[in-house]
Amino acid sequence: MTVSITDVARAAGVSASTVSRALRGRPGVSDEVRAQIAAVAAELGYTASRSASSLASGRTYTIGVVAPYIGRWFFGTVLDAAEQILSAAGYDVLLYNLGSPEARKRFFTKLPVRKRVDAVLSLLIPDPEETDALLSLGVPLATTVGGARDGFVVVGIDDRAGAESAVRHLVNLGHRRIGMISGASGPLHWTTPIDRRQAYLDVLADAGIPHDPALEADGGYTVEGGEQAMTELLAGSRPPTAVFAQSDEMAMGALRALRRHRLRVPDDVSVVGFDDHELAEVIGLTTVAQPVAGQGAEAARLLLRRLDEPDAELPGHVQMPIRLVLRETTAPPSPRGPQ
Amino acid sequence: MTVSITDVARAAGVSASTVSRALRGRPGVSDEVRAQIAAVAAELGYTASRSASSLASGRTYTIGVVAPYIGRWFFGTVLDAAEQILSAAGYDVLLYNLGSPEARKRFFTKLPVRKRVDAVLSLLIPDPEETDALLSLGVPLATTVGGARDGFVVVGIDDRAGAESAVRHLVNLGHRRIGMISGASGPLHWTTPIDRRQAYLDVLADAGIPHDPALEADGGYTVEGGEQAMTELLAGSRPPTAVFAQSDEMAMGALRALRRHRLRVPDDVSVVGFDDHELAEVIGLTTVAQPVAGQGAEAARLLLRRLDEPDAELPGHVQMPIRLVLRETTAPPSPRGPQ
DNA sequence: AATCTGAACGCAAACGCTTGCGCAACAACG
DNA sequence: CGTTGTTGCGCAAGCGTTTGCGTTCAGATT
Repeated sequence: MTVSITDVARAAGVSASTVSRALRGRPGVSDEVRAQIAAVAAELGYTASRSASSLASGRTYTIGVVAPYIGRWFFGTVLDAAEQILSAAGYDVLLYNLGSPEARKRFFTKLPVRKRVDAVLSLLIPDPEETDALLSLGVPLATTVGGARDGFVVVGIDDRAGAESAVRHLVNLGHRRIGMISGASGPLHWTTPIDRRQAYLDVLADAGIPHDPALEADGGYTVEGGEQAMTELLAGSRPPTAVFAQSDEMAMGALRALRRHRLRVPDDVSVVGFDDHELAEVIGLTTVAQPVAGQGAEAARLLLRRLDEPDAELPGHVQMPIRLVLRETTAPPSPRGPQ
Repeated sequence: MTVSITDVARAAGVSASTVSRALRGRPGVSDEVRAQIAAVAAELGYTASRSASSLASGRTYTIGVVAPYIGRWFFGTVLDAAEQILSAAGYDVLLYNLGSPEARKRFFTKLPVRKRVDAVLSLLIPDPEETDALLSLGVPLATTVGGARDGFVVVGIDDRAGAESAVRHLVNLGHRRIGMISGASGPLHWTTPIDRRQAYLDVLADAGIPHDPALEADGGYTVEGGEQAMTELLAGSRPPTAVFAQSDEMAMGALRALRRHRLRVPDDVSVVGFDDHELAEVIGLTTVAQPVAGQGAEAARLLLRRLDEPDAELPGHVQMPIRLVLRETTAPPSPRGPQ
């Protein structure tokens, strides 16, 4: 059988309570006894049962992370970084992958994290009901996606500023027919596509360029969607000479579509993305870099602080820096235009 | 406060044991009482405390997944698929990200999964000591990487056959100077690079092509490594006309190096990868496809079966199908050769 | 010398569930 | 009508910790 705390207590000639206090660094144990107990515990290979300890103490030392598709680069990277911080602090990570509607529904109705986690990091945008469910857990909450929400500490970026720098870059290069591939069909309450679009409109207006709805297409934040969207844009009567894709994945899809149409990048069409995907550099994609791993780490750190000192005043909203990374997919428009 | 099983019992006018049996579908409860209890539980929003239930029953309904870098596509995809299967079966997933040596050491010495999980899925190659640590947990183990190991159910692919098909494809196209970018510097006990290299040697021998050590380079299974390796190969006196990269990520690095050298793919140099990375299609990379998500799902399923019927005879080793996917990075050698 | 003080430790009661066992009540049997 | 099974349910003993409180005892204080 596995060794329990009473085994250690017996072997060390003390009571179980003393073992518990000694091993967790609680006061009320003399240094020599503490050392003795530590030695015995190590020799016996004792590890406290988490179930028992969290049942007794109410603390679980576990943090739940809910995410859509962890397979996608963005979420995987955030998760990766968050996990490192959390596990270094002695917390375990319970992962819930809510890609499918069924999984999502199951999670929010059964709420398996109830009484199982000390905090939750959400990488998805909960609708109002789901938000209530999370709040009902009564534990600290954090998110790295979407805008401010009550009860959550959210770490994110300035989507407006990021999109502005991307579009302005195209304008400065001399482009005037600038298309956008967005992700309008995402979940509600997700402000990112809206903010980025607004920045796009603002920059155009600022440059005195009239807005042409035919230059907007929905790419659904996927590679395939980006490819379709670009194809749509190219089918128009006056296709764009430059495109701002709201994510690198959509930008990659756009690049693929352009290649299929035998258009050269950036000679015929410029493309700028958003995210700085790990492969953006490989492809040479000009993009707006955001610290994805940094956001996961920061969110994790904020949760930990909140657990350590529950009533400390913490910022409810943290903005991480962004920057435009110039690579090889943007250039001044060709004098002849595309086609 | 949160509602406990006794609250439900009181509200339903029965004992706690009956509630427990009713809610978990155990026999010994009449249908009407069971329905009554279910209704009351639903109304009160009751969810059993996992800590308490696993303390009492010994079952945790939790499965540990250990992985290096979940940020990388391969691991993220396997994890994603495995999580879906497991959570659909009512299991939670505890994630351990063991990318850094410290995290890895911490995990295997403290072994935080002890008494916390019913099974472990390992996406990394444990060394002998680590293997012992895992075995000492006394729970079913599975892995999707590396070759057969005692005590593990391993689901994988036929690395030899996969690499053979890739190299043979290049030979059939007429190439005779075929390079390889491998990952020799990986962890010990990892047979994949060895198997794939052996296949490379076999096919060359079979085709009567002498082996030239100058055509092999180490890419460490990363994009950057692949780029460096390709650069090395191009620096040789007689560079290859085709390259087999042991992973798509290395192949992408190689493509980048080739672009930097102003060499065209596939006109000047052909490249074939391994994995069928999600972006391989976007890039048009010819590669050996393996069912990555499929392997994660299959491993999860096998673990579940083992938990359901502990002494059923299960296959210790499952081979998943592979296939060569022809895209746009391979072609017959140019009559003039590269440079 | 009598009293007071901490520090160090043990006792025992939770924490919320599971499960073996016992005990009714009732049906079916000879 | 007594006996033997079944079925449905409650009792109570755990599961392995944590923690408030009580006890002991050495040393400091009157």
